[in-house]
Amino acid sequence: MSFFQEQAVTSSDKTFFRLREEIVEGEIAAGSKLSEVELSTKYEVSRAVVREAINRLEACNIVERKANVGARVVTLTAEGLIELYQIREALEGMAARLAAQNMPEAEIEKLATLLDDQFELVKQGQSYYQEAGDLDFHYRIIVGSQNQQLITMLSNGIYHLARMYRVQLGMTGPRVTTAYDEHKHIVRAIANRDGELAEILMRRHIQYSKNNIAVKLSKM
Amino acid sequence: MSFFQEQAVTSSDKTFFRLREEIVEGEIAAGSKLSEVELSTKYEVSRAVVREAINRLEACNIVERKANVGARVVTLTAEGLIELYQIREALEGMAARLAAQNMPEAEIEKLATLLDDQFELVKQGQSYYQEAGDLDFHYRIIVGSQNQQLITMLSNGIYHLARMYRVQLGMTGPRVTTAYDEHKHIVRAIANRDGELAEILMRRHIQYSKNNIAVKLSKM
DNA sequence: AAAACACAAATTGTCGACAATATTATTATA
DNA sequence: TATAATAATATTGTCGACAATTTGTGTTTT
Repeated sequence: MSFFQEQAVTSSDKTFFRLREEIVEGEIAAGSKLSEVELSTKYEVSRAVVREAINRLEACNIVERKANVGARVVTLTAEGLIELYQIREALEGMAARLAAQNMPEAEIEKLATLLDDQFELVKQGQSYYQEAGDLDFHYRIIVGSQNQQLITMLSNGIYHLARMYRVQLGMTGPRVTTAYDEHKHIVRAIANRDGELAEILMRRHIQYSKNNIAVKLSKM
Repeated sequence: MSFFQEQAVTSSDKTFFRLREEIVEGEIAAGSKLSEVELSTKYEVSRAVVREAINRLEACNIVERKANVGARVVTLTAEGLIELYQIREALEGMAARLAAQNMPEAEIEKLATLLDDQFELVKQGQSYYQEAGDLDFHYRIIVGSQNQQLITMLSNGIYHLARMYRVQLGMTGPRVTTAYDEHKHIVRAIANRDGELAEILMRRHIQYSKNNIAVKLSKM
């Protein structure tokens, strides 16, 4: 389901991907301890590769580690969610601004038709904003920024953490129609090469989805 | 000279800090290869700890690694600098906005008096904006945001990379007086709890310093 | 002479074992 | 009984060795 397919060449890569998935998807509970020996027997690899995988997860802010004590999966809190979305707002806002400057016409075109196609599905009763569609939208704009460091930052680290929150809070359905409209406006601003507006709209869009999640979080 | 003193508990920490410093300060050249065995003999530690240090540097975007081939220090390019400052602009702009919301009065007070003290030095002919002063200013605002993830992101990763550019381009002196004024205005906006303005001013401030560096970079 | 192949050297990736530290359990003492 | 000191256990940190992969060299072939 990932667009930016990272390919695992080394055994450490595979372990990292697998462990990350199990954490993000909630198979390994938030806040739980990660024992190196336990995981190495479970995945049938040496402790060294598990260690390396955990180190990488730490760099993603998915686990926290204390020296000589060990690593724990981060706990999901309202504060953490807000912090994360503040960062997303800043970075993806900038990405939208840069995309308005740098995204090739052809890519903008494709993004627009993608939205149109999704709109057809909405009219036919299928709910838009099925995770994947939203993801695709955001990812294309991030790539459109053509800022390599920004792309790496968002798609390696922040994205997975954000998904962890959504998954574990059971965010599947809503925000159907409004999200579509918001996407549409953002694309229009990019097509008009209006970076200022694109940034403002993207930031609002992310603020809305933050509020949407925060509401659910407060009910738990 | 670092404010946020990270304390090295493990041998791997020490190696990481030391290696990072040597790279940032230019003792190890940009673009050069990092041999694990070579470094392990140089630092008198095992390859495992060097490996771990390099992995961490990779997460900071200070080195790039290719599987089964090795790690190289990143090369400094104009594009890389611009990308980095675009990210700084987004994140520190957000930090200033949040600081306007969250920074305790006492901290704002201290920041203001700090600037006043520095201004005295400027009047006495000492050049303001000696790296450290600027750094202190930015760091206090970042901390003032009270967004823990943002603080980590900036002070662990981005800051060191930015410093690497400045050091290796020989950015010591200029931007003396204007930078002081800019700082002053930002603090006033924060004191007035005007997050909107604080963000705008901080973003401009960073844009200016980017331009300042980019000029020097273009002359090389 | 250029290209393709085979071989050798060097480097990284992975492993199991040992050392150092933290946690838990036990005993001794007030 | 509660608390402090101590021993036992478990977990992480570090190391050296081996395996896998890449890179460089030399040879063969066209």
